[in-house]
Amino acid sequence: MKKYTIKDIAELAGVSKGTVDRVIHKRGKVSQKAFEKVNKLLEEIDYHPNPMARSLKNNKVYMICVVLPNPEEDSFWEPCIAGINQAKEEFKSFLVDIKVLHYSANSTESFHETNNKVLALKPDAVLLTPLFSKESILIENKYKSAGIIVSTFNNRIDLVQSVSFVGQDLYQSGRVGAKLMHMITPEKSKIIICHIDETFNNASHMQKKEKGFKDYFKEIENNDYTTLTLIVNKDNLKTALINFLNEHDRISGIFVTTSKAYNVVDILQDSEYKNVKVIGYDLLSENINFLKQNAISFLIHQSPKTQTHLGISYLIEHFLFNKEIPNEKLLPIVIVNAENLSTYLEH
Amino acid sequence: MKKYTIKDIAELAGVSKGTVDRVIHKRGKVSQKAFEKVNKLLEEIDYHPNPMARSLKNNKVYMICVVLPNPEEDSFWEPCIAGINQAKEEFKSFLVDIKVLHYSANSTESFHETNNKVLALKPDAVLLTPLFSKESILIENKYKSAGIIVSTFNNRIDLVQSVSFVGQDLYQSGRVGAKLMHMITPEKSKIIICHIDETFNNASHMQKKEKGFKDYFKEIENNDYTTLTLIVNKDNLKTALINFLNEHDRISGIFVTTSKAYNVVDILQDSEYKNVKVIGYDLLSENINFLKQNAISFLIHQSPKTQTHLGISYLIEHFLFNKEIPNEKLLPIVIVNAENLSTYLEH
DNA sequence: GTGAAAGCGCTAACAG
DNA sequence: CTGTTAGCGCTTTCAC
Repeated sequence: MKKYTIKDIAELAGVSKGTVDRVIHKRGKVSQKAFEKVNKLLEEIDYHPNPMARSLKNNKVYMICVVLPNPEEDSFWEPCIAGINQAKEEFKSFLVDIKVLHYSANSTESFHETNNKVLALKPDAVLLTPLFSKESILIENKYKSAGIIVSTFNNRIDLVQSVSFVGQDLYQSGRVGAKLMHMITPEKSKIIICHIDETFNNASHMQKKEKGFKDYFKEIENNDYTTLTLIVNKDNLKTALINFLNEHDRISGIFVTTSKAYNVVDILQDSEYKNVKVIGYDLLSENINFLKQNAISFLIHQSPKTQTHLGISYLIEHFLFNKEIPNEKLLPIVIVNAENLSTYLEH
Repeated sequence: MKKYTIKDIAELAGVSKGTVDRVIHKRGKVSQKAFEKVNKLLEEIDYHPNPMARSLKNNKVYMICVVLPNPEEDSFWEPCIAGINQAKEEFKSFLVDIKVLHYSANSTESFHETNNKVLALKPDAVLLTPLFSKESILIENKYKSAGIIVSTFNNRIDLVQSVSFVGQDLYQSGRVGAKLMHMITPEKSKIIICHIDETFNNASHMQKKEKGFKDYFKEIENNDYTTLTLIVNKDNLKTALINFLNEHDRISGIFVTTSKAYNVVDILQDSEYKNVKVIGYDLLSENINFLKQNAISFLIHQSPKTQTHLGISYLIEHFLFNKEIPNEKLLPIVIVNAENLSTYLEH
């Protein structure tokens, strides 16, 4: 299990370390003969440079900016901060500087502004949630031409292939919700797919989840379920939902495609529809309370903490150890009930 | 965001790098005065040595042995190999040598033998599944007195506190199974907790799961479920199970505490009890098939791949970057159904 | 007690 | 085109 060094190879090839280095990095200025000789050796030995030595040389402080919606406006984003802090802690001995910047989730202007701030900081990489697709493509190009690496998490810029992404397969997560709903609701009943849409940014999110949910039910044999779609905003939720429930009989479940399942439960509990099953997304404290009380049957966890932690780790390990940044990392679709909840909160 | 080096500190304190080093590592031979001066600076600056530089010096090849039951005997262990290979790949550029050794899960002798082989190899650390508790304590002491770091995964040596562990909270996983069962079976029905015990090594495993399962049902209000325990070995499973089902009416679900849920389903499918719900453990290919066919409702995933990968990573990062090895890492209790299955297989 | 110096593996600058 | 050299931050050895 001998590890070969550049020096070993130089000796074996009868050349100097400098020449070997030039071959490794294809810097040219090497004779055909020497090039071939060294290259052959490198392959035989399956040489990998020592990443420690390499980055020791390179005593640069890498700056990574994380751009995400303000967690004070929507607590869904809070765990992201925890993920960032975990990464900070993990890499505290290394030369990395992680900065966090927020924008307002319902203002494209604020999105622009924040990203311009980031551009001014000239970081080495930026990890962002591209909530607004058009604006994101614009800003992505600006970053690229400034030589800044762009990674995304949670939301994907659908049109741009080249940008790395950490997040969840939303279509599939809709299917997971459907499967769970199928197991806990009676046959011949109706299910509401409820989009609580405050800001209209989540449109594509919600559509993918709905598609997955509906496709699941379409595919089951002898399907006697009916799925109904309800699009509301938070303000008229109560009237709209109650009306909807009154208008349709045999409604046994509601699948909430955003993290606002607790809003739905709040309303159900004051009504005659207490027994309608609810499945929603995300471990917000309000949702957790209802999960523990069995007012929410399941939550699908999008692992926001893991998303940021992983996104940052990929970038840092790229800088420090020359690792490749995966193009797409789809996280598991996590099913949470009242009993396995705690095992996701501690981590 | 300046990173201070040993040289900076030496200059600031008006001493040499050597003295600073002696203070950092408490090697003594430093005057009271110099010691205090340097120490004060170190604290003010919150100095952390550059782990790259440190381990660059230390050009030692670390050897880690992984000891686990033979995956050819029980395919539950197969993913562990994948986890090991992932770690190998990840750290291929570093100076680590990972060796894998198997033992036979139903022979304490083979366990001893394998561990003696490992002792002879004089590794820096060993990651093992302590299937047999008495023998494990013995061997753990041998390793310790040989100065070999011991970590465990999947099974825990209950009596030894000092050994690090990566795995699952089995009591809680029993509760998770119970909660799921509760949601998919009708009231006033009976549930079988089925231990399929070939080798009697899993006794403590199974007991913890059973305890969790039963406790859950005890705690629910107006409990009208009955839980029944069935202990069988694989050979008499068929007769025992069918007899049991015939003797008791209203059985609606079976919770299988080992990875052999597929054995139960095989039997149910040839019987009049096709509609009995089954919940089991582990993503064996046989279980996966039945999960996809809805013959198994849920599987609880113990993440064997993650267990080994994490266990090895902790050890390597300890050696390379001086990170602390967590005393206990309890992995999430993963609920798997036919729809989120794929998101756990790829990872 | 202390400082100076060599060297870990790699890169980059500089002579030749 | 090629070899030599200095130096990244830290540890270790050796002389004073």
